[in-house]
Amino acid sequence: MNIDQSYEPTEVESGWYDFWVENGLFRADESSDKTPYTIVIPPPNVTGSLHMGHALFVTLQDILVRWKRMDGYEALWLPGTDHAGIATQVMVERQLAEEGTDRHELGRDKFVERVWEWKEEHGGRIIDQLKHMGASCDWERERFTLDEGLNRAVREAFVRLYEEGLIYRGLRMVDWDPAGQTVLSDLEVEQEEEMGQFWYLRYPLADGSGHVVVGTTRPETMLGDTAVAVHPTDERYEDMVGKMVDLPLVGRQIPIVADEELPDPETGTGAVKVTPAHDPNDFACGERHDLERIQVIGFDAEITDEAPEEFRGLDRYEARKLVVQRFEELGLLEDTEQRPYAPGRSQRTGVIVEPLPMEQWFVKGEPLAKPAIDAVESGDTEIIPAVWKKTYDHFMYNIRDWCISRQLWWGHQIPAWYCQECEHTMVMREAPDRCDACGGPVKQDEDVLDTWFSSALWPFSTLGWPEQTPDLEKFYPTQVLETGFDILFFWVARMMMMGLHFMEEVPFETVFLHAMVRDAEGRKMSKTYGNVIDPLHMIFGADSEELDENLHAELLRQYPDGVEAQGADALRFTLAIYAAQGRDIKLDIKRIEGYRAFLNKLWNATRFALMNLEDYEPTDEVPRDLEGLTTADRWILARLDATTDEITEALEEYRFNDVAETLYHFVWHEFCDWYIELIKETLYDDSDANAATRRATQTTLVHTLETVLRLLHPITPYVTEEIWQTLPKGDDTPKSVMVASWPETPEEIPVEAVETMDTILDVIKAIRGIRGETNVNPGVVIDEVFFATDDTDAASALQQEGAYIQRMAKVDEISVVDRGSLEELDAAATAVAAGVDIRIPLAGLIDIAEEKARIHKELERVDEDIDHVSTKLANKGFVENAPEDVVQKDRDKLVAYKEEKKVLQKSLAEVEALEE
RNA sequence: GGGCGCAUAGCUCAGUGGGAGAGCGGCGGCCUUACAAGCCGUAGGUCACAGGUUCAAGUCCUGUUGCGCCCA
Repeated sequence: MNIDQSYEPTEVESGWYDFWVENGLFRADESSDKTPYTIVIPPPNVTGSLHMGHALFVTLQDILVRWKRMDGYEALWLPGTDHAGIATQVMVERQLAEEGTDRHELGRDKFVERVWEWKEEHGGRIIDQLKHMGASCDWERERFTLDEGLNRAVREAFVRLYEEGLIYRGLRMVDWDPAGQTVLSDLEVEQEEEMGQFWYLRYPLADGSGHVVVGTTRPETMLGDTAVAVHPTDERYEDMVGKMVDLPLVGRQIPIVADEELPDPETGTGAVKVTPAHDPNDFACGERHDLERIQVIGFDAEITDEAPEEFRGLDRYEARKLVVQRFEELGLLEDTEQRPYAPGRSQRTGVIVEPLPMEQWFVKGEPLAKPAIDAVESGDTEIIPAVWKKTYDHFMYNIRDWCISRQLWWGHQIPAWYCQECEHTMVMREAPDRCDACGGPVKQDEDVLDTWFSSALWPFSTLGWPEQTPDLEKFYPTQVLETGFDILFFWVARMMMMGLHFMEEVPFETVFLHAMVRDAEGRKMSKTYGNVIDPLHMIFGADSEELDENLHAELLRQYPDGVEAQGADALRFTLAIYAAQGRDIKLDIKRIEGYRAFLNKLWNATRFALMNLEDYEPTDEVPRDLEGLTTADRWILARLDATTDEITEALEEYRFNDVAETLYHFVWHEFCDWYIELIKETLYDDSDANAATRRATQTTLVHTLETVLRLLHPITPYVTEEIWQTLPKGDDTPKSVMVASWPETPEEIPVEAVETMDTILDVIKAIRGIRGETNVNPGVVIDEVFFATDDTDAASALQQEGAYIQRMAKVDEISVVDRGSLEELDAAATAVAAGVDIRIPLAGLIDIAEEKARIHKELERVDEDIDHVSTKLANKGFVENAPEDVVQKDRDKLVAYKEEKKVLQKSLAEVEALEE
């Protein structure tokens, strides 16, 4: 077996996905005896295309699922998409507009048909993209929030909640999106502070005794004012309460009322206009004082016929101008000022919402929130990172009723029918023929449900609910819900409520919330900044023509000629290593390139291994029990076991960054930098005398590499599969690394070889340090190096494993001598490492000036060390209070430092003498 | 207004009360037959600021400043 000279991600990633699918490796078996491990995907919008947020969740969820699958669980990752009401409908409406028509002309049925067509044609895109990321989803179980089964679940849930009194229809102030032509839930309205104009309007008192001044950011709403409110304790207005004012422009007389809540004496004039039909607070005030609601702004955001004629039909902003102009003309505009305000905007269309009183369907919050609060409190569901529990609690304790109806055609139509003859309303699972009260004809509610209503049922509706299916039995509750914190309220909280209500069990045991992916400067990725990084560009590369000058402006600046393919594996590794809990991800393409280099490193380590395994017969023997193991072998095996433990622990705690970091360090800096270099001599010696040793080393090499591939597989599935398939293996091996078992480790990991190698490696590093700093050419072999140490373990390490030092530090001969003989040596370069004094005779080899400078630097450092430790030890409090082992450690250190200083001083004197 | 988070090397970030770490970038040297996407070496820090607790604080507590997010 052999592999190409360098790692080409695009090539490596081309075939394996089909291989996995064709072999049914992603499929979960509902009838297996294995413990289930289930994750439902956060269904991406069917209109969407893959962005970094998706890439992140795919990476993290796939890591968990692939790991658990290897670890012997029946792992199910259930995929699907979300019908995304407004977003999808808008897409098709845009299409219709281009064709010169609109949905009303087309009619509801035809329109919905068109949306389905659109979905069939374009909706698969995001799914294909998830596959490119390597997602090991069970595609046979793929669901869509608007498919038939889910529709059944939605109807069932709606009817039950209605029957239980948890869904009701009522007149409430809702947020109307004039562009989307639908109501929104309060969560879909975003407030951001911006600079706005504030107007002070003068309303004359009807009795002519003066006037009252009210402030407003929305003067046009004065057309619908039905009162002025002041605070009962506000002395300025004491005499005015109960009087009437003449509402300018309109001519209506409206009362001045005393209200506890609405006016704040501290702000503005203390008097406020009350427009019950156009502001939620005013609406409440109106209810308290039984005020009339006059709706002067319609659903099209234009002024209605309720207003004076000259304003009718004007857009709300044109009306605003005209109102202000008229006030000015009448001398009633008291003042204007600039001040920050926070208008509510539709998350979807960006248009400022218009609060309007409307009949809508609502889900009661409080009764459903209570169990959801308790479930997190009791630990039935754990939120990670834990900081989010507070946010969750805050939302749940202050929950408001959820407006679930939407004036759209794309979605689950509300299963409510109204009698056309009597007032009767019927909420039913199946469409009734006629009114069950009077027998009259019925008509279904025109509206559809908020998309999130169907998403709230996702963890059980996708498993077959309301049917008691084997899937539901096996895979509910799910183990982990992994998603972004930005949909904690929208989705996670609602799944908790619905899951507990309908299944009487939490929908997931753990909620893991990942961070937001931002650009390298920490800004949100958006068209505005032109800093969007498309995962697919990272995976497949993109030439400059494929990049959009708006979206990818920043990328083009950095890479004018386009970006090279980095591969899904490198992208996944990058996202994993960035995914430290509680911190946003500031994605830098340089990092992705760096991890592609890492995978190339692994690739080449494999090449090296394969080159030296040509005569190797696979064995089932456990390498750590083999005869003939070298110290390097025993060292890497111990390090491998320790690394495996660290990785498993980190996975259990969702520390994805530590998982990736640990692997990176082990593979590159232990396995490649040291182990492979250490074993070259053994591998290159194919004499009979060396056969057993060589074979043991080959086995260790293969075992270590193969184990690394298993550990790395959940993060980088493609490259690990490609490499794994090339390794020599016995007959009983599984067909894919993705179904190989998760590495296990012995109870106790032997440390002896690790201690020996630590000494050896430290000494090698010290000699290399001297070489590097004193200009000894890397090609030059040093004749002889002397060691002296009081540490018997170190001494025996040097005696037995000195060959490693000779080869790795390029030294011809080494001698371990006693300290006395060391001092008798001629002038030599000196270092102390791992308790070993190291002397390299200068002998025309070493640049004397450089060595002198180096020793000075070393002396400075050791002086600082001595200073630091002796200060500590001189502190009575420390010696008396600190644990004995901590104190003893410092005492030992001080002795070592003093010894080191002595050695260095002597060496310096010699070098200086030599100079003269 | 209420709540939460963050501040550590030039950059991006780890860090468990016991002498500050990594990757990238920088600098010097190497075409050493797995890898120049590489190898060897090396410089670089007032852990935002001010107090406090402790024998000991990047780490725990309080406050300040700056940045970000959520809710109202």
